[in-house]
Amino acid sequence: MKDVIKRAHSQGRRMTAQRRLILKTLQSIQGHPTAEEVYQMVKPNAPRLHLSTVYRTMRWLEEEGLVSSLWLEDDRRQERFDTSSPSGHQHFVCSRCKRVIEFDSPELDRIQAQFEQEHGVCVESASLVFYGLCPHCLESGFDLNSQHASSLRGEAE
Amino acid sequence: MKDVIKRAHSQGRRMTAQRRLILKTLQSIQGHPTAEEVYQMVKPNAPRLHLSTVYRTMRWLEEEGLVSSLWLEDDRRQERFDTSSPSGHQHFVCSRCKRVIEFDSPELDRIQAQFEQEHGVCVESASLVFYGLCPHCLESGFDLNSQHASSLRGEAE
DNA sequence: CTCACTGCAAAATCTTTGCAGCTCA
DNA sequence: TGAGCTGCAAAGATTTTGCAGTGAG
Repeated sequence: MKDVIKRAHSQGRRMTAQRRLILKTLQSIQGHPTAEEVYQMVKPNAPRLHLSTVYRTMRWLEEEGLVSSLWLEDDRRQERFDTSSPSGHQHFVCSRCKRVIEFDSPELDRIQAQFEQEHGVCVESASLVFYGLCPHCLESGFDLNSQHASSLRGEAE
Repeated sequence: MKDVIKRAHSQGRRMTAQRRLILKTLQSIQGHPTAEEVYQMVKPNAPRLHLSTVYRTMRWLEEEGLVSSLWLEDDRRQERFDTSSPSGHQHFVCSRCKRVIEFDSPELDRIQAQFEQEHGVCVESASLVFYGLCPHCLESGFDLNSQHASSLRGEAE
């Protein structure tokens, strides 16, 4: 936090009450909130806070590399913010309960390297998202579609 | 096309001039157009066509599995439609010229399988997108870190 | 004291929806 | 003929922007 303030100052930025509150809230939670969700969480402590201030703060934190933007196809029109380690991890989204599981995949680097070599491109960043059912929703017998239902019961767990 | 009409009829759907034109246009192109782009392509042949009709038609084709929706972070707020083989291929987007390269990755299945086993989930679909520079933009000396580098040097696109 | 920031409203974008009339089957 | 479709306009949803006033440094 001290660090953030220092860096802000060195850029001619100011640490306001709103920003401090948003930062503190982000640090205290897990998950991938939307701007609206951040707004709702901070609002009780700052009744006059406006959603646009949340957006502006998130954009600032994005520039600082403290959060990153995340677009999950499940709610395609909504931006989410990833507040955990800056980059390099991928996501799984449960189609039923919307829970997000983060994971790392060293093999992804190999896919990327191979693709770069094969196509003569330079890859700057990668986004991998899996969609499916989380263990809990699997257990409660939720069927995404009939095809998979049978294969689930046999194998996993 | 005959097939599409047949299936439409069996669902109580009708093959209108607009839908036929949109279908024909989609079949004649490559790439990942937005609804607006499809609209612009079809409009010369159907002056009264409305954008909402394009959207409705794309939704129908999506249900039919003939096109799929695609969200690339480069223009995060815009839906694109993938008209090639229904699913199973991944995308690379050039950050400069926005060109999209499609590719397949058998290794992705392994990542997926491993993730499923490790976390006890069932993955239904996967979306992998690489962002970077395509061969052409690499050659023209475009530097991601200084967006206007080439234009300042007076280089052609 | 200044200039970055905030709250607010309004705009901008992209997509969906309600409805009256049209048209395919 | 009538249900499904179209064009249009209007609404929705999310994010950004302009501006006047506020407050951090």
